Amino acid sequence: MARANLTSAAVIAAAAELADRDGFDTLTLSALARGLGVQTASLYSHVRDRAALIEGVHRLALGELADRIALAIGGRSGRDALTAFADTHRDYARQFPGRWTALQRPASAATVRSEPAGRLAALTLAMLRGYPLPETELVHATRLLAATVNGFLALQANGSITHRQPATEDSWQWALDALDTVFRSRDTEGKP
Amino acid sequence: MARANLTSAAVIAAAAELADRDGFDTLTLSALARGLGVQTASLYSHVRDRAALIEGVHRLALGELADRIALAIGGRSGRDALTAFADTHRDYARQFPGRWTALQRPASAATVRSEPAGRLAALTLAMLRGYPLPETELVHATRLLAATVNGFLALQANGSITHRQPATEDSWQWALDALDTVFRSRDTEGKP
DNA sequence: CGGACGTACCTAAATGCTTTAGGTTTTTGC
DNA sequence: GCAAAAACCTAAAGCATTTAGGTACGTCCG
Repeated sequence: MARANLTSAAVIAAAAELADRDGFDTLTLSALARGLGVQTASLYSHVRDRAALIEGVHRLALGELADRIALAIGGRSGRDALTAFADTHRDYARQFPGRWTALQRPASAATVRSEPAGRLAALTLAMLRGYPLPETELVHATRLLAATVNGFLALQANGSITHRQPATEDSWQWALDALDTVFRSRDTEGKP
Repeated sequence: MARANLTSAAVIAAAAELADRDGFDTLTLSALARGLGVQTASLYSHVRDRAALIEGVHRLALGELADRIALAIGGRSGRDALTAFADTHRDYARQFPGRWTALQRPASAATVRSEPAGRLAALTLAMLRGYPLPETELVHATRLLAATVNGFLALQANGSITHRQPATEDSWQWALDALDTVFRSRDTEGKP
C-alpha cells in the first residue's frame, strides 16, 4: 500500500479541511485517519493527542487570518482599514467555519505567544494607529475591536442573531460605524 | 436502593453544577450518572441525548442570567444600567464558567425563541431605551452590546487577553465607556 | 553497494463514552 | 387495591482515544 508520507503539518491541514467540511464536532482522529487512508493510531506519531490537533488547527488559522488581514488592510487607513479588517474576519469565519471554531477555543500560553498570534496583534495595532488614539489607549481599543468582531461573529454562529429584521448585515455596518466613531473621537481629552 | 426520583430539570441542574465544578469538557452522561448515583442509561429517560442535555443547561443559564440582570438593572438607567448589565454578565461567567460555556454553544431555534431568551432580549431592549437611540437602531445597539460583552468575556476565557499591562479590568471599563458614548451620541441625526 | 538507522505506518488491545433495547420495580391515581 | 406510568436497571453494540510494540520503507555513510 502506498504510504501517505504524512507530517505534522499535513495532518493539521487535513484536520482543518475536515472541520470546515463536516463541522468542528466531527473532527475526530478516527475520521481524520479514515480520510487520510491511514490507521487512527498512526496519527499519534504526528500529533500528541486530540487537544494538540485542535491547537494546531487554531495556530494554522491564526496564521492564515493574519496573512489575509495583512493583505486586506495594506494601503488603507481609518474607516476603510477598519472595514477591511472586520470583513476579512467575517469572510474567514464564513469560508472556514471549522477553523474559526478552533480559533474560539482556549489556547495554550504557547499559542498565545506564538508568531502568528503576535503578527495578528501587531497588524491590529498598526491599523488602529491610523486613528488619533492616545498610546495608552491603543491596547484598550485593540481589545474592544477584537471582542466586538469575534463576539458578533459568535452570536451569528450560535443563532442568537435571529433572522428577523433588521438584517444582520445592517447591524454589522452599524457596529463598524460605532467603532469608527469611538476610535475617531478619542483624542478629545477634556470633555466639555 | 433508594431511588433518586430524578426529573429532567434535576438532571439538567446537576449537569450545570458538574460543568461549573469540573469544566465543561467533563460534562458527560457517564460522569453525571456517577454523581447522581444512577446508571448512565437511566438518564436517557430524562434527556434525549447529550446535545439535548447541553441545550438544557444553555436554557437554564439563559433564565438565571435574565433573572440576575432584571435585578441588577432595576431602577437604574444610562451608564449605571449599562455597567450593571455588563458586570452581571461578567460575574455570571466568572461564577458559573460551565454554564457560561454552554451559553456560547449553538442553540436550536426552539431555544432562541424560548421564554428566557425573549426575556433577556426584552431586558436589554428596555435598558437601551434609557438612551436616546432612534427606534430603528435599537436592535443594532442590542446586537452590538451583546457582541461586545460576550466577545470580551470569550477573549478573556480563551486566553487571548494576556496578563500584560494594561489590566483587563481597565479595558473592560474603557469598553463600557465607549459603548455608553456611542449609545448616548446616536440621536444627532445630521452630522456636521 | 549494503547495512544501519530513523521514520512512517501497522496490528492489537484497553478504556471509556454514547446510545438503544428491553426488563423490573416503585409510585401514583382511580 | 390494582393498573398504568414513571423511574430505574442490565446488557450490549458501536465508536473514539490512547498506549504498546512490531514491520517496512527510505536515506545516509562506510
